[in-house]
Amino acid sequence: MKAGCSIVEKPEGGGGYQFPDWAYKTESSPGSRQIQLWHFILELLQKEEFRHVIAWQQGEYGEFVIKDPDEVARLWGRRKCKPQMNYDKLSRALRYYYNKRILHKTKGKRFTYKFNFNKLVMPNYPFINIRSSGVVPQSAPPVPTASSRFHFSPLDTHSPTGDVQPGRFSASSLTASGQESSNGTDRKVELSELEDGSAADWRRGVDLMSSRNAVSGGGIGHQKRKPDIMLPLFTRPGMYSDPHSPFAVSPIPGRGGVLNVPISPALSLTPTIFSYSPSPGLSPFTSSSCFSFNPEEMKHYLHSQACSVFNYHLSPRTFPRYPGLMVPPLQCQMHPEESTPFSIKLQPPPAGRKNRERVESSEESTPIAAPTMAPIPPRIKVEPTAEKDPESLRQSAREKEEHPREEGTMPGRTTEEEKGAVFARPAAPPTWPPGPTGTMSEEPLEVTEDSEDRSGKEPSAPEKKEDALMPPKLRLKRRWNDDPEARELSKKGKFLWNGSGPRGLATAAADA
DNA sequence: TACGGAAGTG
DNA sequence: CACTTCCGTA
Repeated sequence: MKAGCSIVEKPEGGGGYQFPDWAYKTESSPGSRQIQLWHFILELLQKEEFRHVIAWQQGEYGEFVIKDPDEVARLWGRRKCKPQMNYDKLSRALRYYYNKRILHKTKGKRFTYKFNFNKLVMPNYPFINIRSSGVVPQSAPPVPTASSRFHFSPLDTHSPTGDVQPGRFSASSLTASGQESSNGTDRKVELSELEDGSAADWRRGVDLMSSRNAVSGGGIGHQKRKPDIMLPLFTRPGMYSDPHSPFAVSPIPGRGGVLNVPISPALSLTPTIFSYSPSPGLSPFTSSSCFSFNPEEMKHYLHSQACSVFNYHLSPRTFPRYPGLMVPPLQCQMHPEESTPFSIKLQPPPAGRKNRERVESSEESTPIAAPTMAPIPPRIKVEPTAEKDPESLRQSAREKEEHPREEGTMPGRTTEEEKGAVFARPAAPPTWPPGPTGTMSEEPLEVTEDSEDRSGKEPSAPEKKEDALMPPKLRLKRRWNDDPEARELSKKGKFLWNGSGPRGLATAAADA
């Protein structure tokens, strides 16, 4: 009876779509992995419903604050069917991310962590990030990062929906900084991290993709050497909006699809990484549905990226494998926390550590009694915070719908604005969104606090040299905290590889 | 409050 | 592999 935690439910209201099992497992996942914590966090972050619990901190890109640790832990516990979850444990998990470089802690600020979006996103969506703020409901980190190389290869044709094409472009031609030649790039791949296995992983992932691509589209041609990263873009013909996708890509037509793989629980796998948009909001890119990349823009991107990259050193490891990028149109609206389409495995009681006897809370076995949550029937997931589960879904959906306009408005045009925002400099974006359209209603409520990002930290520049290379094993150890630590470490001469695999960044940076 | 080792789980 | 659980330390 693991059924204890059956959260599973399909969105009834929505029409309950359930994703096929395969949807939940990505290629690389052996079994089926469940949602990962960081995915979950992102999901929460991108939902306004959870604003009080966790929210982006506006000052820093990717930085978020857990306003209610207990609640977050609870939500996480629910999601994982670990009633015993608490912030202490959750935070331990987050700490593990330090080494993986998915996250790092913002020192000095309580409950504040920062995503290493560069890592996450960049590679995936290079230029897409262009605009980050467009409409983000919550506050989205402006994710400056763009990556160096963009090569979108033909995504697989196999896209379920049969869509297809729109998405493919290879930016290689663009070569933003000009240095990016594709082939040269390969090596870049090897660059720094290759040494350690992580790179390998990363590569592998890429390879996978490429092979896929190759097969289908044969985009690049090198199946093995994949020139760069190719993202499969799946675009849907036009309507693909993922109502449920957290990051909502918004119904924007077109290409939004690319990155939008819904981060939904379904994909929660690592791959999700690229799936979701860095900016929490709905869809940063969305707006840029049609991104026109001009060399110049690219340049900008790179530039900005570079900056950000410095700040966050990305590492390939983060994007492990590209999973199911080709996820079919999953449409299911689920909440981050509750609706877990995938099979949730209920974990047995505290079997964990040799039954130390955590008798204290027997809830585990009996989920029914909502411990803290209280009146929430396990199955129904109505969270206090998210009181409106279903609604929230709708809400988001709604929002997306609403917003789309904004985005739509600026297909190419707003680019400028976007850039502005993004390029604005990572330092401190007070309120971002000047908003291209400004239609959004997102009000920076809590911003007050958030905006406090007084710390103008962005040591970045200097660090680049450090990137040279680091000993293989250090990699795990190395935590690249932004500043202080990083510096310390760096002093020691430890790590430093270039940011995202593509050394483009470095170069770009250098350029800059 | 945060960190990270160690053991354990699925 | 990605946590979960505990715990000692700071």
